Order: sequence, then C-alpha cells, then structure tokens
Amino acid sequence: MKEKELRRSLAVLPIGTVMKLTDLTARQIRYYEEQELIMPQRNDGNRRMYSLNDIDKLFEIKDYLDEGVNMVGIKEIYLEKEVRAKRQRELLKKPLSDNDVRRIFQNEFLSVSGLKNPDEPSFNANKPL
DNA sequence: CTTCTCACA
DNA sequence: TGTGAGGA
Repeated sequence: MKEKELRRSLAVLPIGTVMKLTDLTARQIRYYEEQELIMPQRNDGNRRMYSLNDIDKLFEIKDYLDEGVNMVGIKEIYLEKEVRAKRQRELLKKPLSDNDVRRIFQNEFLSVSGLKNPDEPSFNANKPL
C-alpha cells in the first residue's frame, strides 16, 4: 500500500492537462499555487508538473470554493489538517507514558459525558507533563 | 504549439 | 480573475 502513494505523488501532468481535468483556468491553478495550496514540481524547462494528488487537491479547492469558502478559509482548513497530522505522527512515534494514558482516559470521559469539546487537545505529545 | 512571468485602458 | 505582451 506504499507503492500506490508514491505513484500518486509523481508529478507527470503539464498544466494544460490539469486545466482540462479540473476545468480550472491556468490563472486559477497558478494562483492557488501562489497561495501555497498546492506545490507542483518544475521540470527542466521550468514548466509546472502536477501529480494526481495535486489534481485531487484542486478538486477539493474547487468544492470548497463553490461552498462559499474563501482562500483564507481554505488555507485554515489545510493548516489545521497539517497540525492534526503532525500531532498524530507524534503519537505514533513515542509510546504513551502512564501520565499520557491517564490524561487520555480522562479526556475520553469528559468527551463522552459531553462536558468537553473532543477536538480540544487534552495533552501535548511533545511536552508531556 | 504550450507554458512562463509580469503587469493593468 | 481575465487578458495580453514578450520570451523560451
């Protein structure tokens, strides 16, 4: 299941193909790059080359757009997504200390009982108390 | 022919 | 975001 992700990350599509696939103008595609929503690679001739992941990202962006979300909003969405991914990676690295486990169960209890927002971090994996 | 950057009657 | 210039 690793080989597949690698292929999806291969930048092999020129902007012209991406335009037809996404129904976006070159202007828009480049603008989204400027907003750091996508980071296409460049080939030898300084031409942008997009991966399948980029295509998916563009479709997502387009969806958010006609859902009424603006650039800043979309940026925030992806930013928060990165934060969560990072937090999750940290949890996979180091085993939980007894202290962490206790805090997690406590947070779980509060969430289930509806006394706390589930999204609110219960502890910092980087600096366990 | 396709894409790139830059700029705006 | 559109569009056109000027170069690669």
